[in-house]
Amino acid sequence: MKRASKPSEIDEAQLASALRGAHLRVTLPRLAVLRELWRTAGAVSHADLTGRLSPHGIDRVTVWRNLMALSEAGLVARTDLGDHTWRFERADPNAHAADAHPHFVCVDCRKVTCLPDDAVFLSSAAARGAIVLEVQLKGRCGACLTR
Amino acid sequence: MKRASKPSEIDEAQLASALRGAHLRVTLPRLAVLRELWRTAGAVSHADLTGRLSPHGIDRVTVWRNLMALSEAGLVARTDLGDHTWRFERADPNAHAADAHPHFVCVDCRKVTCLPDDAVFLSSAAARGAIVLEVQLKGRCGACLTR
DNA sequence: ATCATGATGCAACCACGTTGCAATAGAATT
DNA sequence: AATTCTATTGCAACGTGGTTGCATCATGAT
Repeated sequence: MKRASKPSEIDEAQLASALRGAHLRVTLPRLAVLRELWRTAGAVSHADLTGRLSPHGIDRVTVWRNLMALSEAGLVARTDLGDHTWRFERADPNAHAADAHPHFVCVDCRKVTCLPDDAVFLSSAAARGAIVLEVQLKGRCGACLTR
Repeated sequence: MKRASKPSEIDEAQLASALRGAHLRVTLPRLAVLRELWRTAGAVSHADLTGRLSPHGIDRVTVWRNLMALSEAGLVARTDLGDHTWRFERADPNAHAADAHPHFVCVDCRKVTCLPDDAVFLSSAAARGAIVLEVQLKGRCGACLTR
């Protein structure tokens, strides 16, 4: 029976199997990107990640393509807040697909919170022959208001 | 004495006085930008506006600077939807809170349409101690669905 | 009519994102 | 272990949205 001794090893194994589970090859740059997102708290921009990984010889295009691959695979979440750059972060495992329920994005702390379905009502006028895939509210959250 | 005969001239006068009221010089490019925003229904991107005005010899930088000047002056509203480009539109004079009407963004054609305020209702649960600045719906518009 | 200053056009630049392609390296197969 | 197929990488080059510096022009005040 195999036992992991150092926490970092568990990490690596988990990351690799997560990749394999998504039918993605386990490569050094891809692991690096995933690892970096895994140990980072908030959402990270492409430029930020490139800054951290290019010293290790990883190209910015590679970083970008991996970010896309990982987000398409559902391993990382790609969010667009108000600053015109994509931010990436570890996808919440118990995350529902970007389904019906609305999201609230705080423009200050960039936190994304999920709202219950009944938080937003769409009148029939909202979707004139269109289908609504996502509802997003932007604003300032309670925590940031009292800070 | 000069009298305005055609409705378009009346328009021009209104636009010009709006500019003067904002302590902005009335110039040909600035009037053109304002006029274009005034007669356009939805929110327009800088690229879009440039496409319309550069045939008239107006530079894209000038368009941009005027968009900034006008939005700083409060004459036009600058909104950021999910597509990493600023959209500008006529600022509603009788605007409730910072021009908060909802937008619909088609994920296929990227077109942005403005929705009436009553298209979306936020239940009190939506904003638990938060303030909502912007509401945006993403989806597939009717035109793209039937295509 | 003059003139100070705001506005314009042009060129050049930056950041973010994207694409094409030859070289490389996973991993499946023998 | 060697072979083979193909996903992935690195590089270079490009595209778009946005920005800046600067010489020139024209609005609006005098």
